[in-house]
Amino acid sequence: MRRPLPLPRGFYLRSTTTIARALLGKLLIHESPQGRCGGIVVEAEAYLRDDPASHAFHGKTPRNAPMFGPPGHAYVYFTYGNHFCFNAVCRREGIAEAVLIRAIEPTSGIDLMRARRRRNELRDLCSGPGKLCQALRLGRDQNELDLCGGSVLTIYEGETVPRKRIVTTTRIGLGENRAADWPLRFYVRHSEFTSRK
DNA sequence: TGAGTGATTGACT
DNA sequence: GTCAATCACTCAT
Repeated sequence: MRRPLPLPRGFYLRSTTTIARALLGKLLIHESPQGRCGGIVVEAEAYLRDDPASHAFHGKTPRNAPMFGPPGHAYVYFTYGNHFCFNAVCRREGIAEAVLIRAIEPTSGIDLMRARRRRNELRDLCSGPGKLCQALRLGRDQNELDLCGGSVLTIYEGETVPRKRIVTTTRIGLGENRAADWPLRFYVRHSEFTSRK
């Protein structure tokens, strides 16, 4: 089988909700020092300009600066004092939008991810934004990496999930007054590997 | 300068 | 169901 190509920069220049849906079925791979690991994106959320739930809503800070940077790069942030979350930056430089990858179906480096997670069940490896960062070992060092083939962290072309197999819901973990009712979460229907049933 | 909150998870009751 | 982990940021002193 031909090795898939990285998604081109232009993939990340469309509307961020379109990108969030289009990322389902694509392949996220980290060529870490310990080995290659990753899998198929099965759950994602869009974060937009003028979105009260976005880190960028209150303006640029050192932490959220990657969101304002060029498209097709990683934004990895630290949250709740002990977890990282991975985003793909969208839109042209200066427009702070991104897609949070919430879950992937593990396909590569499964034993490595089992060791990092200290879990054996495939469904427990990457079924949440913090979990997949632990499994792939994504952290500060991977922040701002180029996802289009220029670094160890890459999103490759893969399946295009038909719209009928994509479920749209509200985003997870947002408090009140935080655009909690915006339908910007997307996941693959019937996937075993999403963060919630 | 300090209290409050958060795009979370896992251990525990 | 509850709660601790304990960082980056916002907002109110």
